[in-house]
Amino acid sequence: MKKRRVAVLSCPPEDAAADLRPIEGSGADDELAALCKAVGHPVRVQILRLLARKNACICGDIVDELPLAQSTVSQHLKVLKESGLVRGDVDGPRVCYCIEPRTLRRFKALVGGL
Amino acid sequence: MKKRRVAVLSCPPEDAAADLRPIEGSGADDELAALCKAVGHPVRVQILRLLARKNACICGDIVDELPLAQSTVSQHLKVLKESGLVRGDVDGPRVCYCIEPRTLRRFKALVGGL
DNA sequence: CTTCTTCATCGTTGTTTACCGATACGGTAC
DNA sequence: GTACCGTATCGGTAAACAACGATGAAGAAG
Repeated sequence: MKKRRVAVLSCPPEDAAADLRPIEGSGADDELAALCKAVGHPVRVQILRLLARKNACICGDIVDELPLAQSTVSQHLKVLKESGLVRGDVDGPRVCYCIEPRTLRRFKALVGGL
Repeated sequence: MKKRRVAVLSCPPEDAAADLRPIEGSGADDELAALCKAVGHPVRVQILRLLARKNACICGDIVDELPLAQSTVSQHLKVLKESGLVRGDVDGPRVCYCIEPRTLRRFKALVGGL
């Protein structure tokens, strides 16, 4: 039983649009592979969907939604963060995660290019 | 120096169109994760691109294109085959690999749904 | 200050992956 | 039949991954 403040934070409005990066040649293979690898785990897909649903971002409420230890969820979030698909903004003691639309768009473009 | 017959085989015309499978709910998470996992390796992305370029399918010419042992390439092909993204049709002594458009479409749809 | 909360990080364990060489298997050719 | 070609599979090794509990660090609250 824990009372939990609802996270009302919205994500910073996104810095810029510019991301249609250089090519889609050889380096793009690695890029696509890395992104796919990050998404290549059911829990991480679930997290992404969670973050997308609450169009704003949530914090460790994610932990409550999943049947996993807090440390495990933290690890998955780290993977997603390192892939660039997710950003974590510190809000006092808690952290507000949200999807990084630029990277997600890039990901879709790369997959679409297959 | 090996003479290599060019593989002139084209892939069987695809059995049906019907694949817009049921939902995109919880089971879709696993499906997407599995597909991403299969694509989540640079070599496998490269293989997919190879198969896409030669719009028809090639055989173990793939091995020649990659700096990897034949057994390693075979493994990667197995992963892709098991994911459903690629099909391998036996042609006498050799095997003709090609992309399975249905699964690829499904993959794109799932990613697009993010 | 101390305490509590939220999250990240560390250390461990068991499982999976990626790669290789060697071997086995199924066809074709001889 | 034997020999050869193209692939798949087996066995092994080293690295990466997924999960956990325990510990640690940064803020808020008392």
